[in-house]
Amino acid sequence: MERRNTKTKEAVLEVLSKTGKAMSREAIENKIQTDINRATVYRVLNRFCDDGILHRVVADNGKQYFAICTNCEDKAMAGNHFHFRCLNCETIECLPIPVDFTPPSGYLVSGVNCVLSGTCKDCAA
Amino acid sequence: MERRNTKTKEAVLEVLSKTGKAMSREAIENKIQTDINRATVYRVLNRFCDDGILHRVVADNGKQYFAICTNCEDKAMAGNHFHFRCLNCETIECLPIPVDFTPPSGYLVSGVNCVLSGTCKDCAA
DNA sequence: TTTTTATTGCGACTTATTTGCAATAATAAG
DNA sequence: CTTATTATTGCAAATAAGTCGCAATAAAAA
Ligand SMILES: [Mn+2]
Ligand SMILES: [Mn+2]
Ligand SMILES: [Zn+2]
Ligand SMILES: [Zn+2]
Repeated sequence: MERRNTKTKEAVLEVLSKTGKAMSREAIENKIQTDINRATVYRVLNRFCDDGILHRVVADNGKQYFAICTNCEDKAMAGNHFHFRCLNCETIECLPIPVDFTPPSGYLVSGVNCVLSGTCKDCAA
Repeated sequence: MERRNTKTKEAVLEVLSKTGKAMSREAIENKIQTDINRATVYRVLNRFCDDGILHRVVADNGKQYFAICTNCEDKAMAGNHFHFRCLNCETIECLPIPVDFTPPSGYLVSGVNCVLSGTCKDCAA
């Protein structure tokens, strides 16, 4: 199932590239001029995640956020990293802090989802 | 607003005490013989969380899980700890592994929600 | 036994995400 | 350039988790 280039995909990727942060479907949609269907945006995001172009974060509000994986190449970001959700400005950022742990013997870890929440630098000032 | 003792509260606490794991509203309800209303169970759980009797974990499936705070007293469990969600048996346990990190300067962390997922010891065997 | 009001049940509601299906359009083929 | 193939989209409906208002119920105190 080869992928095709579409305006929607380009738009979504551009928004996520520019912000550098993790965004919700709604936030992404709002940043795009043209109207794109909700279901379509989700499908595009899910496909990007499948293809390893984006990574998904589930915050403690139960919502999904998507972030581009460019920063993930950084040594500090490699593998899994913490995320920070500002309860004030409602943004989520990828922190350059690796998640470090040693799973109990016998356990097989395939996924990591770590989200800190509080007040971000900007909002704290 | 003083709290009152009710069968529902007792039943919920007993189920959570016995399992020792973190459970979803649904799982808790299924373990209780008598039928209790969904909204009521959520209200009871939320109250327990407010009162510091339970703690809430939001897994990467977006669902909330509740665990009794007895183990939380353990030195290893004090403060925040990792949680593990088995994708096979769909259970969530509190791991005796503290979440360790140093937030970027300027950031104020008020909440921690860390969930590892994969295959648990029992299911891996 | 009566009073006070925390707690419950019920039904409706909200919000996030997914899914079926027919229409549309990107890309390959001729 | 035209046609064929099928990935992608839009729309509406469906799921699913969790919340809320309100009247009825039942702890706990008087
Ligand atoms: Mn990230
Ligand atoms: Mn726990
Ligand atoms: Zn902020
Ligand atoms: Zn398991």
